[in-house]
Formats: sequence, structure tokens, C-alpha cells
Amino acid sequence: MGSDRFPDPPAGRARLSRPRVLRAAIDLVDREGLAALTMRSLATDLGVEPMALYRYADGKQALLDGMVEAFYAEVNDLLRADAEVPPPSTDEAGDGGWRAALHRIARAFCQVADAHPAVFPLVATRPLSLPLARRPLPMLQLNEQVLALLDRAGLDDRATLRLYRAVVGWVIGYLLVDKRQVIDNPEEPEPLLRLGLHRLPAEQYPRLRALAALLVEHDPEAELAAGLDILLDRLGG
Amino acid sequence: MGSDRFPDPPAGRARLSRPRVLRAAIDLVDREGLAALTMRSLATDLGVEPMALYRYADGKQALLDGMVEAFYAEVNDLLRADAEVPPPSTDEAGDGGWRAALHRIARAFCQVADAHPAVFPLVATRPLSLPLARRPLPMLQLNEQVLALLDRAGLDDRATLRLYRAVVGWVIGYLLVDKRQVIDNPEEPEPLLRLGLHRLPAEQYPRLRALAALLVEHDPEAELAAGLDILLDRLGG
DNA sequence: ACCTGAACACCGTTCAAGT
DNA sequence: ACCTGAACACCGTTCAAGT
Repeated sequence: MGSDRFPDPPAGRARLSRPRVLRAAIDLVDREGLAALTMRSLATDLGVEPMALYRYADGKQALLDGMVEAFYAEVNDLLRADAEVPPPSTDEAGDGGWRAALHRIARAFCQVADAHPAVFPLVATRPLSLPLARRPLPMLQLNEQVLALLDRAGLDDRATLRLYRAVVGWVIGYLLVDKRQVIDNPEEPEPLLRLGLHRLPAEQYPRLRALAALLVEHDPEAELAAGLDILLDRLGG
Repeated sequence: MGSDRFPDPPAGRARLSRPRVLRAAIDLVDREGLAALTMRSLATDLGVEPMALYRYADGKQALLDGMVEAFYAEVNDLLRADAEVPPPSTDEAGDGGWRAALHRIARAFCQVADAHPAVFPLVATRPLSLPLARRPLPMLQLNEQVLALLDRAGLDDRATLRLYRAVVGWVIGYLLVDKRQVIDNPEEPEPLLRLGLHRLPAEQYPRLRALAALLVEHDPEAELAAGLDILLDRLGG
């Protein structure tokens, strides 16, 4: 995370640093939601004047991009951590393990998204306004890693990219849809009422009402992995 | 779009109406981007004072939700329109046509996303903070329609929901990733340079650099449809 | 019922100043 | 080099008033 433009100061004495600012921003959003993040509230959290932040991010927009950067850095850290505890068989499935490696990446991504649900919308949408080469380095690093793994499937370049888009789109889309299970009234024990579905006219939305009770009961990690396998099977040759 | 709370006035004489406000909001965002949308700028566009908008949306947040509502309403309109021009064979593929109907929905969704690229991030993320039953009616209507179509695959409830999540996640995720192809320097004729990739060190990102030239060359509609078929094949029994 | 207009609290950011 | 503090333009929203 230490790019040239935002150097980490000598470390120890100095009060602020880019990682510290980004971490504080993510903490604040985890605690109070995206809307509560302002340059002023973040400054207060860090015990500093708002303008002090501008040394570590070029403004609010850049701060948001920095949070996406921190998100991907966390994914990469997680992956490095469990790479040090390799699974029993080094050559996991006889295919060089690229498939299992992709699953590990998806799982790590999923874990970080779960840890910072309010940050995830930023991860899904902010890169839309950034040209590829300007994206956060940790994001590019993960992209490169996924591409390198897909290469081992032995596809040509076009097919590799098609599979790449499918994998990334699937993971982000599935997480986005899954995290939509927002509860209306957390007090209510009945799951159907918790979702506020009694407000839905049953005549107009028969299927939605009938299935809504089951909406909450599923295993996101397993479904995400299953879909990933399907796409790898059929697009991976 | 005419809910009880925001009635369309007699129509004709009256200056403002909820559809007119939402349409103006989407126009503004299409023209100048999400950041340019403020209650004040929207009011100016409509030739009205900012506070006049509060009669048609309960505030900025509700306005954003209203735009998602308008987005889904546009999808539904599109679907109704081409339902009036049915394909030559009424029973499209012998399976009751539910598969083809799903493809039509995906295509319509895709078209509207293309028409309003700056609005799409709202569509992808705003429902995260709304409990199911509070979501815009046009969105619930489309959800119901998709569920009804999936029912025809003859799956049990759990499998139907699994497939439902997969289909919705796939379409949204794919569109999100595909629309990320943002151009760095539109003047530059060379596609590789247009993406700003000369700034990527080739040693660290060999695959990304090698494949980036091909990133722009693909057929989004076809890839989206292909992925949809794969998921329907394997999760649809 | 529908819209105006002034006012308030808060926001991101500038600029000049401190150390 | 790193942070402060005052200031500015702009924002969403309140409230009371007009017609």
C-alpha cells in the first residue's frame, strides 16, 4: 500500500499514514455505514483536522478508491496467509492445482466481503470509473494472479479472457445478490415476517411469497463454489 | 409507477409528476454522471425550486431508489413491447419457451443498462439496503416473473431459488464487469494505449499486459447469453 | 394541493499560516 | 514535511409562507 505518492512516514512516532487512514475509513464504514463517512468524521476518528487527510488521499473520491485498494490488499494478505499452510497434497487435483487455487481466491474474496459488507458496494462499482491501468495495485495483482491461473487451463487468449470475465462477474454478482438478504424487522422471529413479506399482496406475487421463506436458508459459500465449478467446467474446456 | 403516496396529478396542466421527476433525474445522470445529481441541479433542470421535489420523493435517498424503480419499469416496458411482436413459433423450443423468455429478459435488462450506464451502479447496489418487501414494485414484478418462468423447469423450491440467485447474480455481475472497460485516453487510436496500459510494468503484470489488447474485443450480449445457458443447463436439471 | 423562499447545519475543498 | 484554522461555495433538509 506504500506507493511513492503517499509514503508511509518513518513509522512509530508519526501519527498518520496511508494504511492507518484507510483502515480507519473502513472501520468507520463497518461501524456506521457508508453515509457516515465524511472527511470530517474520519478526521475526528483519527484525532486530527480534516485537511490533514489530504496528504494521504487526494480528496474524498480518492479516499473511496483507497478503500477498494485496502479491500484487495486484505484479500491478498489472506491468500498469502493460507498459502503458508498448504493443503496436505501439494499437487491438489492433478491439474496443477489451478482450479483449487481459484476456489481459494474466491473464498478469500468472499470472506473479506463478509467482514466489510458496507464496503463491498464500493468494490463492485468504483472500478467502473477507473481505467484499467489506474486501478489500485492490489487489485491488479489479484487480476494478474487469476489470469496466470487460468492460463494453466490451456485455452487460447480469447477463451482465457472469456473465462476470466465469467469468473470475476460470477463472484461479484453472486455476492451482490446474496448480500441483498436484508432484514426488515430483526426483532420478528418468523423469517417470513422478518423480510416484511406480509406487505406483499399474495395474488400478485405468488411465487415470491411462496419461496421467500426459503430465501434465507442457503449456503452462500457452497453455491458460489458450485457456480464457479460450472463455469470452469464449461468454459475451461 | 403511480403508487398512492406519490399520485400523478390530473396530468396535462400540472408541471411536476413522479415519472417526470424520475425521468429528469435519469436524464441528468446520463448526461453528467451520478455526482452531478443534486436536489438543486435536478430542480433547476425541471424549472422548479428544490423543495418542490420533496412531494414526489421523500428525499435524496428515496430519489435514488426511485431511479432504480424507473430503471426496472423501463425493462418491463421493453418486455411488454416485444411481447406484442411474438417470435414466429409460439412454442419456441418445445419447453414451453421459458428458456427463451429468460433470455429475452436478460437481453432487455442489458439494453436498459447500456442506455443508462451511469445509473446501473445504483441498480446493482441500492437494493442492498432495502428489505425485499420494500423494493420498487417494478423490480418485484420482474422478480416474480423470473421465478414463475423458472418454475417451469420443474425443480423443487430449493433448486428453483438456487437457480434464481444464480441467474440474477450472473446477469448483474457480468454487466458490472463488462462495463468496467473504461477508456483512459479516448483520443488515442491504439487500443492498448487507450486503456493506459503502458503504465503497467510488463515484468509484474505479464498476462494482464499480454491480454489487455483483447479485452475490448468481445461480444458482451453473446457472452452473457452463453453464461446464462450454462447455468440453466447445469442448475436447471 | 402544490410550490416558494429564507434559513440551518453540514459537507468537500482552497488557501495561508504555523511548527 | 506535516498539520492547523479560517474561509468559501455548495449540499440536503426544516419550516413557515404563499396561492
